[in-house]
Amino acid sequence: MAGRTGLEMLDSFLVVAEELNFRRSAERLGLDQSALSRRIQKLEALLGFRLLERTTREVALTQAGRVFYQENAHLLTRYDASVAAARRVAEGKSGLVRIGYMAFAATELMPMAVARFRQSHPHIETELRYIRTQGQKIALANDEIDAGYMIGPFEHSEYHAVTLTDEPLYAVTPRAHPLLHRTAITPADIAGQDLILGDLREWGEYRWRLNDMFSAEGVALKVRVEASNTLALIGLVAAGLGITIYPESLIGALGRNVEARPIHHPAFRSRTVLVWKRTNRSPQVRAFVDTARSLPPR
Amino acid sequence: MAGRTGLEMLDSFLVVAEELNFRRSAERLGLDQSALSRRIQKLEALLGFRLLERTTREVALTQAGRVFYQENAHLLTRYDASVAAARRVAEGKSGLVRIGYMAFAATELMPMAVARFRQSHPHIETELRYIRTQGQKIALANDEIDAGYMIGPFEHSEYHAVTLTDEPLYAVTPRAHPLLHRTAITPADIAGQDLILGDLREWGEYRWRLNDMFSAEGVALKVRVEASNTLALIGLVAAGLGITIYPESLIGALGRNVEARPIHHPAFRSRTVLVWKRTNRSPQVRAFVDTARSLPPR
DNA sequence: GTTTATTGATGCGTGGATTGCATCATGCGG
DNA sequence: CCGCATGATGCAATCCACGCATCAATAAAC
Repeated sequence: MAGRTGLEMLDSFLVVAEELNFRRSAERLGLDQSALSRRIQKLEALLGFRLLERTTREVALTQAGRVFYQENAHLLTRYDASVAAARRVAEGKSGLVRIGYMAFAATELMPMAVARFRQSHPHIETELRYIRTQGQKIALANDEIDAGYMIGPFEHSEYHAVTLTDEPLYAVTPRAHPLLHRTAITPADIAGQDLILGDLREWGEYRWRLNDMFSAEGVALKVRVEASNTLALIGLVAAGLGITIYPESLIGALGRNVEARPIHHPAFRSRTVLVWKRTNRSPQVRAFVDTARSLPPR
Repeated sequence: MAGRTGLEMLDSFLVVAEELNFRRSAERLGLDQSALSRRIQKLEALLGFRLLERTTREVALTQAGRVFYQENAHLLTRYDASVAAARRVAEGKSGLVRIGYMAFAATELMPMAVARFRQSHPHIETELRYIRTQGQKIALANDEIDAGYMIGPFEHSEYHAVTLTDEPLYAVTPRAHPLLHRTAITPADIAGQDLILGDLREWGEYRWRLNDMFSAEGVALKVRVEASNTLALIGLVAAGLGITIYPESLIGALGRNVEARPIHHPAFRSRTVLVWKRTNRSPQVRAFVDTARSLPPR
């Protein structure tokens, strides 16, 4: 066991305490009898009390030696076990991946990746934390999560980022809404509509992105209601108070009280990127990222 | 803490894992930053995987490093505790004294010594084992007991032995026995009496001694009954089946159904000696022996 | 943008520590 | 009384861990 270097003195004593014979112990330890003799002497000098009574014919433990042996007999075993555990982690055979995700990844992207990952890497634990895009950046910086699903694009020299989806936005309306009659919805069509959006606290990044897109098209948003809860928001739409805008991957999860139509415009899309620190070279994270990016696009 | 020499590498890593800064850690460890840097490098090389991610501005634990730290964080604490425990034993401030005793020491000698010893050395445990004289010699040789009360005399170059008592033997009779009328009992008076003695297995050494004493006086013993139990033996005496012979210290514990008279003869005495190995230099044993021999003679 | 300070890593020379070999003193078994 | 085993020790060679000085990289200060 090469890994226990630094613990030779203790190891030596434990061996001698078992063998009660310096020569045999020295052989077992792979060194000269004299060296072993001096190691024990040094250990005793260091401790300040004798561990062994030696005569030329016999070696016996002192009472203190007995206590010292009993207390530390399993220390090396425990240490070796800790080395083995750490090595498994280092080799990616076990460990923990902490994943942050925001709402748009919650329905398909993250669950599918996690499901497949847990199947292909059953020894690696996954920890999921719902955090919005901005929070994930902080969490990543603080090493509170290992990887995060966030709204893209994201570029930073200290981070890796892969784009997992680039999906169209949909207008979500009550059933039988006038917009549904159009063959194609454009950003301009939204201009006249009452909007129901999440508030800034809840939507954060997404809300800013929407503002940017529409103002780039010269469209002013008419926000009728703000909600801080997704279910409530959908309920408000279904009740006819207005329409909202969601990316494609959420549409399937909306229920039957609302309808949805894609907005045809190259800029009106939402990217989801998976981000992790460049310095985080752990094979667990690498494996998770590989799994996540290899999922078939919808 | 000087006692943890030999564990510097582990200690160093634990400190760095807490400080996440080599210079501060080096200062805390009392060595140069470069030395610390190399220690960690060596530890990593030894383990075969990295424990820390370093940039010139920042140090972070790898996942394996986190595991390694958690597993070993308390290792040094435990080790230090074991050193302290062993040191207490080495200094005689705690520990265990295992004491063997035979019947003649069971009534006064051993209990008084143990009582006083436990009072004066409350941190030292005492373990009592009833073993007859011959068995104690074996137990001492095998380090199964630390000291033994046995029938003396005892002389051996590898052992210390102190004589604690040299007491007269008593003839123990039923109440109103003819012997009680004599002013002084001699060995010859026993000759005509029916005797009740312990069997060889139970009395062992004592039985041989009695045989020796009487045959030296030319007296043949007339053993009427053998018993293997002290209470039964006294019962048999009380019932009038014969008399027995006990040393003085047992007389007080005999009860009211029997009487006792000393045998007046210089050879008819019983010594009790306390014996321990010369190689056993533990301060606990030394302290117990000192207590035992300093008790006031009865 | 330039400077300054701080980070961890590294080249190097020194001194103490550790090693193996040979040998010693001691005690057991024949 | 003589081997044979034990653990301890003298000694020389070697190793290796240390501190000093310095480097490259980078963050902070101006």
